Amino acid sequence: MSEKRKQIIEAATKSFSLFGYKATTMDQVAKMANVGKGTIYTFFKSKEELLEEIVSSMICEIKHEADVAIDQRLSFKENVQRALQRIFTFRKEHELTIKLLQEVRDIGTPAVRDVMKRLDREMIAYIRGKIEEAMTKGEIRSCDPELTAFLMFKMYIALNVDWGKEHEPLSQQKIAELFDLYLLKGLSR
Amino acid sequence: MSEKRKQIIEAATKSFSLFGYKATTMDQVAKMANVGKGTIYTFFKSKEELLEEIVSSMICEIKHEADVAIDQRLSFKENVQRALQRIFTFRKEHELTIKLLQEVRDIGTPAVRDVMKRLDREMIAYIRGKIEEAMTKGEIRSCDPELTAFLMFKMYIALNVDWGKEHEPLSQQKIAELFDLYLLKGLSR
DNA sequence: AAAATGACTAAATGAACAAATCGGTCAATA
DNA sequence: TATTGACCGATTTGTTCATTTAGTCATTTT
Repeated sequence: MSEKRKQIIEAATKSFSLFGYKATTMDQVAKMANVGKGTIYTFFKSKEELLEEIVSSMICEIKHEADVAIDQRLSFKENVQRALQRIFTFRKEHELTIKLLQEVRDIGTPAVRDVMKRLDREMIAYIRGKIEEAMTKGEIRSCDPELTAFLMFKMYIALNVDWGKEHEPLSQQKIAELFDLYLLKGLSR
Repeated sequence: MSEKRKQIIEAATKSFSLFGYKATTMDQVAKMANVGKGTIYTFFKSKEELLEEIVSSMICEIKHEADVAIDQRLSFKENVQRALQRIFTFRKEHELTIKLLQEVRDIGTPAVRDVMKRLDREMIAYIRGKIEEAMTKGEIRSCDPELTAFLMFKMYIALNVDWGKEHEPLSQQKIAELFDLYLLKGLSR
């Protein structure tokens, strides 16, 4: 990949993380990347596409981290938990996701809202894949994989994000226990 | 209770339902209630308190409807489902809740946001009560009642509201099945 | 010739100001 | 005593206009 392209992505990522999408100007990105503004438009057709590409590679990164956390020798239950934990740890610790989620909450920038929705959808699709695998292997009883993945994801948001808004946040240990107690018990054979 | 007070509450409820909280003026309420504006302030110290009182009685109404749906001869599982179903049917069908939830989404009026948060908290508290009852009776295994009620509520929102945003909405029948399969299995003895 | 650039444009944003509206009060009224 | 609506300060809304910004393209650099 072109060196300039890399510089642009790096600069934009830094600026989006620091100031958010709306507050980042293309002039700013050009200056940080040490390129002319026109150059950006030879690689990306708009500011929005620049964001989309950055989030796309972030999605790949998250999936990769989740994949690494999975150990084929462990059970489906163990692995789905490990994957979800990685996904949500990423969300909570990466500057870019933190800033973008904040921007959706506070300003509701449509481009950012859309891209974060896609992130959620892709995470659910990822989990669905793991569920389908486990179903094929007969590790779990038959179920609607999309619906199950959706519920797992929503439950993780509830435990990781929503609960903490009005109570003492839960430890990862506790979240794992609860997830197992409430959701996975229903799937076991 | 004073006749005028009733008229005011009735008028405000109608106007909030029709136009939302923000778009309702106190002059409007006074006119609809056939009272002078000053009269409103002999019963309610502010517009916000008027909303709060209306929502408070709505909360009572919802709890009552849920109570009516409960049948002591049935199991905890049956009853908690019936109660939750009533709570969410109310949310989906009552003009006032529809309008206020819409207003929070679209405008984010702080007073409305606060009052709807309280509604959620009170519904969770209600469910917690039922869980504590069932635990005392030994109908379900021991668990953190607040956390369990919170998860039940979040799961019902996920199934009733969130799923429908990107998929074909689920029937009440299907929701009941899923709730049983995923959440209640973990609580049974 | 191909790649890179930054001055340029049209559209969007927001600062600043005026006008209208609204929540809440209280002296007058019934 | 209970009720009222004219009134007030604060907030919101509408408007104008200068600035900023995303995106283009003629020119320059390599």
